Amino acid sequence: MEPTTRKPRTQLDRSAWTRAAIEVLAEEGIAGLRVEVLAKRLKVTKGSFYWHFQDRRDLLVAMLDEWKEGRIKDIIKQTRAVPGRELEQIYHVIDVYSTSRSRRGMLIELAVRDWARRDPQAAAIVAEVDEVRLKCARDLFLACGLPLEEASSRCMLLYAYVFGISLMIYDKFEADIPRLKQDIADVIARSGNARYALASPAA
Amino acid sequence: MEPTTRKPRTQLDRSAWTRAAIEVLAEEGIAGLRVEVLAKRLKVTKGSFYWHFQDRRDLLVAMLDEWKEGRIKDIIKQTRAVPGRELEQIYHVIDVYSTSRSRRGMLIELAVRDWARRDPQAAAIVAEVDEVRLKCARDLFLACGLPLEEASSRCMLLYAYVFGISLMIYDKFEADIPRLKQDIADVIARSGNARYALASPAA
DNA sequence: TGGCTTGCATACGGTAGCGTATGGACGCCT
DNA sequence: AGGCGTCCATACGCTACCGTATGCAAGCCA
Repeated sequence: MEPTTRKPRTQLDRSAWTRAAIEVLAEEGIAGLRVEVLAKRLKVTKGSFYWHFQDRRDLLVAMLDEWKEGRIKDIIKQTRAVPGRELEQIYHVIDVYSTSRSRRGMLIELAVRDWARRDPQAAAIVAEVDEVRLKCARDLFLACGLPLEEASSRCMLLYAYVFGISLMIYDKFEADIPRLKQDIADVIARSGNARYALASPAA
Repeated sequence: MEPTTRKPRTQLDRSAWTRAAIEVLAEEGIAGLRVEVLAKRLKVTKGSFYWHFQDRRDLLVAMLDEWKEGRIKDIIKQTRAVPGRELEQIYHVIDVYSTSRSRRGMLIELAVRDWARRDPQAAAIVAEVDEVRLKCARDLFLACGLPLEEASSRCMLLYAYVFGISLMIYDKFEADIPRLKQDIADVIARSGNARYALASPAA
């Protein structure tokens, strides 16, 4: 029968390496990603690695490409709203990113961003992803009736919040985290058309 | 005259090492902090290092202690408001942390938080700092007249935002960043007493 | 069935880094 | 002057990696 399915004893391709590498990235950070360790995790030796990849850098670039593609697909998916229900979609996006359900994805996200702080190539990828993300989210706010500038502010706040919250350790501060997150989601998502109750001192 | 000021030729104490180490931490991350490299930067050899410190871990703990102390002092200072002008102080806090003026401090902050994701001891320090920070900021919101729960949400959003924004790369998205940041500060700081113009779908 | 390609193993040289051992310069004290 | 403590240099063994070279098995192919 299918010869391709019967001999996957040691079937490793670039994609398998790349996916495993992203897994390690989430756990150890980019500095902890070593090819010999990665090989051990895949139960092969680095002889295999250097057959599939030029060098370590080659793997890193492949990881960035894979991450970028996956993220952009996910953004498109998460921000596609039923017309008229864009506000719901905004709440959905906040929820998806800020809850611990997608802890793994967030760990990758944080590791990539940490990586990007010291690697221009990674930074370029993050910049691309951020641009797509912000634009997609802004479109949702625009569809809710917000003016362009306010929509820009809101989507920026949205993403800064979801990334930032995942950096904090707040167990000891507040018991009712779901309530707190719901409140914050309301602050971010609700229309800013209601003028400020307290004026900004800078105004 | 003072004999202590005339022979600082090679005067290195733990504090000097620790401060230099935090500098490297900001640049390279915790994984890039190597004692031999650090020694080279201080123009000595690691013989000196191992005189002042038991081992690398000893330095790391000292760094955490120093960072924690500095942060807590800074928090107290930044959140101490003239009575009646607490809202102003909130804007000040947002401004101090979210602008590029304190880029160095933020790089350290991010490096420590990245570190904390894989080191329980670092995580414990971050938890302590976060708790103090959140409580101090909450007090400002409380003084502005917000109820406890809303004050909690707001201060959490505030810090999540300032950390999150420093992770993003948004040059290509928006030209007028100051305007955007001002808008966001308004969203975070303004009172939530005005009820939502758009209702939450979860309500 | 012998040769070719694929995919990995093994072995090797080289560097970077940790921690230790030991020596030595320099100031201070008596 | 001699002894002692402080602070650092030097030298060493060890491990973890990176990247390369080469060996080797197993499938495909004529």
